[in-house]
Amino acid sequence: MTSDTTSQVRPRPRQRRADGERTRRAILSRAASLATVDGLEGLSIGNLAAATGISKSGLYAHFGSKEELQLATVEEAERILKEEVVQPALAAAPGLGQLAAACEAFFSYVERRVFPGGCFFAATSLEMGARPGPVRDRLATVQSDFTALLRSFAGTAIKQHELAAHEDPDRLAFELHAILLGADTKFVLHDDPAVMSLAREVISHRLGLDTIADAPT
Amino acid sequence: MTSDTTSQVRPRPRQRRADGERTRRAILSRAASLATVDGLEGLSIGNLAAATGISKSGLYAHFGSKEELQLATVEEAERILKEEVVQPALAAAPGLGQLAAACEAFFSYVERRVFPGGCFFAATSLEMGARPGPVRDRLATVQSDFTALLRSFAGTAIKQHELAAHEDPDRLAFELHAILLGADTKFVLHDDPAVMSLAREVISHRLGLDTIADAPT
DNA sequence: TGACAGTACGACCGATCGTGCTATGTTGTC
DNA sequence: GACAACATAGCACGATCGGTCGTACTGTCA
Repeated sequence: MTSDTTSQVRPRPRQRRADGERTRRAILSRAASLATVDGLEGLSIGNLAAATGISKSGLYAHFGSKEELQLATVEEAERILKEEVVQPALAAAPGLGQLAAACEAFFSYVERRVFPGGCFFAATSLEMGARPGPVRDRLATVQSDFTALLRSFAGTAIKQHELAAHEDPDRLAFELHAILLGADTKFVLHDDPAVMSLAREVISHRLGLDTIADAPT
Repeated sequence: MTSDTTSQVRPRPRQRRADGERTRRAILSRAASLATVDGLEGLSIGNLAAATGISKSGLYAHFGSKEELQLATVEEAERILKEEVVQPALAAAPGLGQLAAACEAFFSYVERRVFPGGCFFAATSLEMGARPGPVRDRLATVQSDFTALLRSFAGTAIKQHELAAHEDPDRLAFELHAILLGADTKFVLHDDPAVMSLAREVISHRLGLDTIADAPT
């Protein structure tokens, strides 16, 4: 409230150098992985510095506070989620194909341990759920966006008669999202790969992808 | 490895006094609530001491280490879950009635904010998922037991022809559990009560409880 | 009524937490 | 080649972490 007299704001007076950008990326990559194990709150500056081989004060040159670091970490995780799950889904056939592709991409992303603690957002969302602030808001937005994406896929699928007309895109999106979450939870908690095939069955069945095999008529 | 020579172990040489039992319960009650906000790892001895008005060393008279405190907290949360969800479910009509009652009891337990951060086990399971140890094992067991309960309800419901014969109890239990988890996640992350009615719809539909209204014939 | 185990306290420990300040490279630009 | 901006390290701070003392009070039971 004190500045902004010129109104010609400079929201990014910060200009990164090439080497700085590289280390920043390296830090965030580590941070995102660590956060799925220790949590966003448990992610400590000292740990992260040791894990990256950078001094604590070196870290602080990139992120002015822990909250900024958390926010940047969430954004990095968001980038990875889009790359791993959203893009493969968008590349599939519009409608039902996209729904199936999104689920399959998510399962693969969990199975391949892109993050050691399973899905980043599953792991951190519940942790921050009761901790109001910009970090929680960002996590909530990511989750909303993902659900909205599923909903839009579902809407298209219904419009294309790939799904029954009485289906509710809202409800279906919620169901699918819940299945993905449930699979991730069981997978990381029990270290059980079998849960993934169960989850895939559920998705297949729910989307009617198995009717060809089941009902030859 | 050093002891256990007598093999006649005494796992509980500890004998509690009446007043000690009371404070112990008070501590664990607070601890379980705090853990759904700060996480089991973020639950600090100092915080808990301040929240209960007991000195840190006073706490240590009850729990020899942080891990012991975490384990006791999980057990307290388990007791509450059984009281709030399992018992109402068991009291319902065997089979489909129990399935529906379990889900409804869970929704109510989340909505009433029995724990400030939603379901205790949803909040802590993902946090400890990547942290091997007795605490994680206990959480995994609780979750397995709950799923097994749902599975047994489903099995009974099928046997009683309340559910189609082609239903797989395993799959249905997984689905329902996922829906409960998804509802809790969305509820705490968005502070949105509407998600509960959506989740109830999904459950009703999945269990075929709405067919009476939908299909009058 | 003692004696003893359980309960609770305040002080304190080394370690680590998040966060500043300062100094010294390092890089890109004119 | 100078110079400003960025990058990183070193160091230190107050606070808090989990944990351990020694000590005093108090139910419980022989």
